[in-house]
Amino acid sequence: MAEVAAGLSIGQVAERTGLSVHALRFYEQQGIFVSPVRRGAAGRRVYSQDDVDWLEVCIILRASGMPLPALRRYTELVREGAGNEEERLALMREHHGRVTDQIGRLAQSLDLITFKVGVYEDLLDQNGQV
Amino acid sequence: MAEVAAGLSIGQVAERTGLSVHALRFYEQQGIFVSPVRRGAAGRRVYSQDDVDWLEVCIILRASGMPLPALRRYTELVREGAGNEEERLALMREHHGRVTDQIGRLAQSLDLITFKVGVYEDLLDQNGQV
DNA sequence: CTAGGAGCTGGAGTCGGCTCTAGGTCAACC
DNA sequence: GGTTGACCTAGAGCCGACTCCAGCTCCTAG
Repeated sequence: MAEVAAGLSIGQVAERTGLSVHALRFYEQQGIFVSPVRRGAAGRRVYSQDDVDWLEVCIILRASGMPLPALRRYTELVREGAGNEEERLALMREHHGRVTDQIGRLAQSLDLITFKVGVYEDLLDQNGQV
Repeated sequence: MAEVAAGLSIGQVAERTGLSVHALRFYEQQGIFVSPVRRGAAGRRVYSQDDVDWLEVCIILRASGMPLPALRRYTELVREGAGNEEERLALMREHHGRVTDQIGRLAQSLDLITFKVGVYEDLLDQNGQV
């Protein structure tokens, strides 16, 4: 607990989140942190648990295909604080729609793929039985 | 009907498939056609209905995230003809697994996104009622 | 006191999948 | 006979999202 309270190094955050240290610096440069990352001795980044929690949200949004500019915009809105919930909602709704569509498209593609797998399985079964 | 029997130009195929003429030439160069695309007067590409049918399969595989090298490999297998169904099956099964995983991951992400949308909706509802 | 390891910066490089450009051929219309 | 417009080739360029590199600073351990 004391270890976390003291803040995390970039390496520790990389380990915890699965992001590379490169990606963490890149995200920071891209404005993907709600509050500026603190700096410790010799200018080293010191991450708080909040930073890590936020990164975990970001990772999920990225994993679902949200582009960095949208993620940056969302971060800005959160940074600005209460009062812009309409825009946050709009942004999330749009992303929700995109993800839903994408799942639909993948499910449709999966039908063809499943069908093809079946075709080859049948074909090989028949040959096996001859 | 006669119009189709005569073969299609690259522009017509682009229109029918939604791929760009650039993409069609690129796919050809990448070996994504089972049989070489025929050429007509002045070296112009002439596509058969089979070509278009194959492209439609390719489009679905690409839409589900199959990388071009895998698609090329699959094309090669089909080009070689009967006898390599095990490898085709393996390839399709692998892709099936990837797509299933991807749908799973997206569905999980969608949970968070749906939750966030709910949070903002509630927040705005409350404000509206005050 | 030096060697290693983690971190820093700015900027270049990579990769996948197209997309576009330059410069040309050809057929058809006015 | 001049202008479209669709097509051709080879190759350059682009975009997103990292990833890596050079050259530096620190701290710690042997």
